[in-house]
Amino acid sequence: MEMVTDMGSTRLYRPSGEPGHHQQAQRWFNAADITVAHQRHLLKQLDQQRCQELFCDCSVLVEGQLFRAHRNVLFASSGYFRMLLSPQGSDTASATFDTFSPDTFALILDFIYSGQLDLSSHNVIEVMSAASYLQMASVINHCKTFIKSSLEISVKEEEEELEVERGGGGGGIHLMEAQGPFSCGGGDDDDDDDDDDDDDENLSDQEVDRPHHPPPHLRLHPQGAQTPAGSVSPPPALWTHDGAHLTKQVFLLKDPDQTAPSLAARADGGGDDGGGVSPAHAGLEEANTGAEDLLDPLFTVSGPQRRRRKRGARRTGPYYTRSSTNNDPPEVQEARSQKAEKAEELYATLPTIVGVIGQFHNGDISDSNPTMRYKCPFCTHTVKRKADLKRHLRCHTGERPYPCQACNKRFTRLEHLRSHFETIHQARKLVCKKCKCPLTEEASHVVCEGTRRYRICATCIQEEVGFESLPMEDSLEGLDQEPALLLGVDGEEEGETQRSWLTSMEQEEEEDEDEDNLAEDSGTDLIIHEVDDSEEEVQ
DNA sequence: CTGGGGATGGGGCCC
DNA sequence: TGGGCCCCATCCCCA
Repeated sequence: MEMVTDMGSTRLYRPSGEPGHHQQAQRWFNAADITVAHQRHLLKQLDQQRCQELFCDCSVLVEGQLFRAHRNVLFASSGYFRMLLSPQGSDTASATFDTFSPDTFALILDFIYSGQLDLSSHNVIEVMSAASYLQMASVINHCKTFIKSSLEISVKEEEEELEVERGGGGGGIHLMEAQGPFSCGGGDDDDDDDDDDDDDENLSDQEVDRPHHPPPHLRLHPQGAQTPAGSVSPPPALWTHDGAHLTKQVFLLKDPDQTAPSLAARADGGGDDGGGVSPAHAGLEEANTGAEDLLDPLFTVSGPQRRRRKRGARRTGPYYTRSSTNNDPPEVQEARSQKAEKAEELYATLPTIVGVIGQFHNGDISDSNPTMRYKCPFCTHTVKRKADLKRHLRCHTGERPYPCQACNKRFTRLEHLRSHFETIHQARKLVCKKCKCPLTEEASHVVCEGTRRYRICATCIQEEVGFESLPMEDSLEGLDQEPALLLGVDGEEEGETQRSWLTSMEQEEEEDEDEDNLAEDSGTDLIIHEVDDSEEEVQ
């Protein structure tokens, strides 16, 4: 037999010695079909062996329920088991999990032995969490695809509603579609997906024509817990931070009606009291990255067109562009705001899990325990205070409740907005932008450039630009400047518009400090008000 | 292409 | 509990 041609992933073969006549092409057969059939058969056989507990050399204990499986299969499917199960290990091995429910592990085991993942909106988060723990990028990406499709469906419905409301017109929707609903922000972000999506895409393709879903009765739901003799316990570092305390993870449901993990405390295999990730979980990075990549586009509120590349667990929030915020037509803004609402709605309706990781001494689970930490349900980050978790969650939800009224840039924190405003729009920095020399309020000139302001020393003004040509706040009178270069101050052109939104949040402080400065900066006081996305953008 | 600096984001923690 | 400060990491722009 020889390979005749290679058509992508489909290779055509013909028996050796056969003439290359076109009629013989019918006798060629598709090697891909054979491969798929063989894989299917092999997997089915393995699954049957698992159900009959034939050749099972590995026991997995999940919250007391015992699962029998084949070590080589687990080894091949999970990065976690690759770490746990060494080829040089004993003939039988076992692992114990309490970080996810037996049902969740049953789903994952079914996936391992069938390629089918029985996802629902109620279990997807926990399955993804478990897959992250087990370092199964393929499962994570299945969850990702599942949630993405769910979201896209709802977004399309929303767009159709918008279309109907607008009477069939409206280019804004198309603009939004061009961006992609909750898009990952372009090719840059797709990299993360591509890295490990290959298998999943193939899997998905196979699922399309795979008619056999393992019947429920083939599932293994062993009863009773037992720890087989000769079981191999994982290294202590896998289970506790310091090996001294049993670290547990409690999943608290925000909505008790949601189907989600039980409220029972679960011994955590990977938590620690610091970063929430044990050293042995370093290998989880890839899986976690996949999860975050999922969550980012899901909960993006501001319609990112440019996003910074994430590194590690940081920089996980969505990012804005000034142009998209300022220049989008009302239709787009409206659509975006509704999209944001939809994202928030989805965020709220997901089986949200607020994890609490703590070290419980003698089984004492109480909020007063000083070692209690709040775990982010979307990443491995843990914090001491609930408020800090709330703040942290903004980087996942994309919530940016503090818009800059001058440039519409949005911020997750008031302090960031203030810092931005003072730096960009108020020229609070007493440093010459040209020569970087330190300045004083009196010895510096504030230069306006659109809504931006900066200070410059008299020397630099005279040397580089010319004293008369700069739109300085303290020398605006009599200057024939373009309005765009002028910012409020005492001028009437833009001052009114500026004053329309710039009030005196810090006016008292200003008045106390320097009345002259107040006069100079009266057009750039910051009013801070937390706004809802939808409310702000519809305006 | 590279390094420096500014802008921004995020965590820890105090008040 | 929220606000605020400090610190550090990262990104981006520019020389």
